[in-house]
Amino acid sequence: MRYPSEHKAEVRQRIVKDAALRVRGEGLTGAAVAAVMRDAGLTHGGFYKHFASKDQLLAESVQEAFKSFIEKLVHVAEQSRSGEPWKSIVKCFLSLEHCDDAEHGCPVTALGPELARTDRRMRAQVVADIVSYKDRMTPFMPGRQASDKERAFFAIFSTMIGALQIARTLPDRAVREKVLASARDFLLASF
Amino acid sequence: MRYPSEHKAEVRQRIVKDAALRVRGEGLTGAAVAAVMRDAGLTHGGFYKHFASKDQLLAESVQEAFKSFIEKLVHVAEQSRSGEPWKSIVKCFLSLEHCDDAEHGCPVTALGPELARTDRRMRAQVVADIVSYKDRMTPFMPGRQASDKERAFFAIFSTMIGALQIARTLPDRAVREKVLASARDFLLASF
DNA sequence: TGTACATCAGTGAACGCGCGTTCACTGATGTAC
DNA sequence: TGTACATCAGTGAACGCGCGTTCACTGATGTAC
Repeated sequence: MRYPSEHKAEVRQRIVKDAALRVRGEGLTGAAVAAVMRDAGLTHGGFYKHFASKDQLLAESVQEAFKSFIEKLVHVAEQSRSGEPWKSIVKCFLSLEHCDDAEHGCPVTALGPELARTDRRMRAQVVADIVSYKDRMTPFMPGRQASDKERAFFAIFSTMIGALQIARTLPDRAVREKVLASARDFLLASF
Repeated sequence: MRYPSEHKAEVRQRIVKDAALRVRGEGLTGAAVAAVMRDAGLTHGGFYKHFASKDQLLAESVQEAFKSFIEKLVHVAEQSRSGEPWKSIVKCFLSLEHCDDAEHGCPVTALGPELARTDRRMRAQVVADIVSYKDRMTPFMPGRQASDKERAFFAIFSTMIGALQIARTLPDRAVREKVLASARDFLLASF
């Protein structure tokens, strides 16, 4: 069957977005070709009409995860009216909603050590994604000089990523909230 | 061939320790039965003379990773002469050596999100391991009351875990050290 | 205007590979007689 | 003391399964004549 000219690009984009969810929800091995294609309403055979390899999909889906989550945080920061946008970022990042919705959340939190173990090719891209994460967030960070803001970025995001990972491992809402609150109170009181 | 009576227990222990290294170095999927048995100088066929399943080995190896790393940090804290053992823990945790040696390092840092995705059985044990981690570290944390120390534990370890994961993803020594130093300076100045 | 052919996104069977798991077998040593 | 048998950690071939990848095929539409 012949499809309209933008059809292929749209399907490809849908596959990447589905994979970006799966990768965060279930880890890098969770985005199996057959599963992702099923998500997109297709069969696995057609996969190689869109991608040269599974690795290519993996790379693009991680990139997509960074892109969409960065945009979400930028939006949160820009909507902030307090004059301290970093506080809005902290509250959003350390919310129970983010804790319970890894699929749409921060890819570093969802994949952390798995990203560190990827091969050289993939890592180069991940490093670029992290740099872009940092560059987009730094303007919203507390501090006077750019170097202060950069240090604040690393300190604040390290704390948030670690806290969210611990919270996600723990079983019930109350304990999760305690961990998130510890990190939140700590950060909001520290700058 | 017949072996001395302690032989089997010793071999079993060696397998668990090898797996505890592999799991932290390569992730939960990295401790493949054949690979771990090869590490222990055996062939894969004998595995089930020691373990009921791969999952059992996985659970025991994660537990072993927690146990040995907790002991290492307790040792560091007890050797500390500053009267502020938490500072020794922070410096040790955020060192380049720990960054470059995930195999012998903190299992939460090495496995973070993978632990959060394990099934109920495994998670129950991981939660117990994390609680034991917290209970063993809390006495060394800054703060007057027990509740202060517990909050400090969550704040400090969240920051360290996140920072180390980010550092491990980045390519060269200088950038890694920058991230580690940001977190170290931040923590040491915050309590 | 109608017909034959080319195009190409998508299908589904098939293949190879790695991995967890099983199983018949080995062979050194302990035990029963 | 010597012989036959039981024990059991370890071996290595084999099996099933999931997964990435390949490939011959489909069939609707665009294009050439």
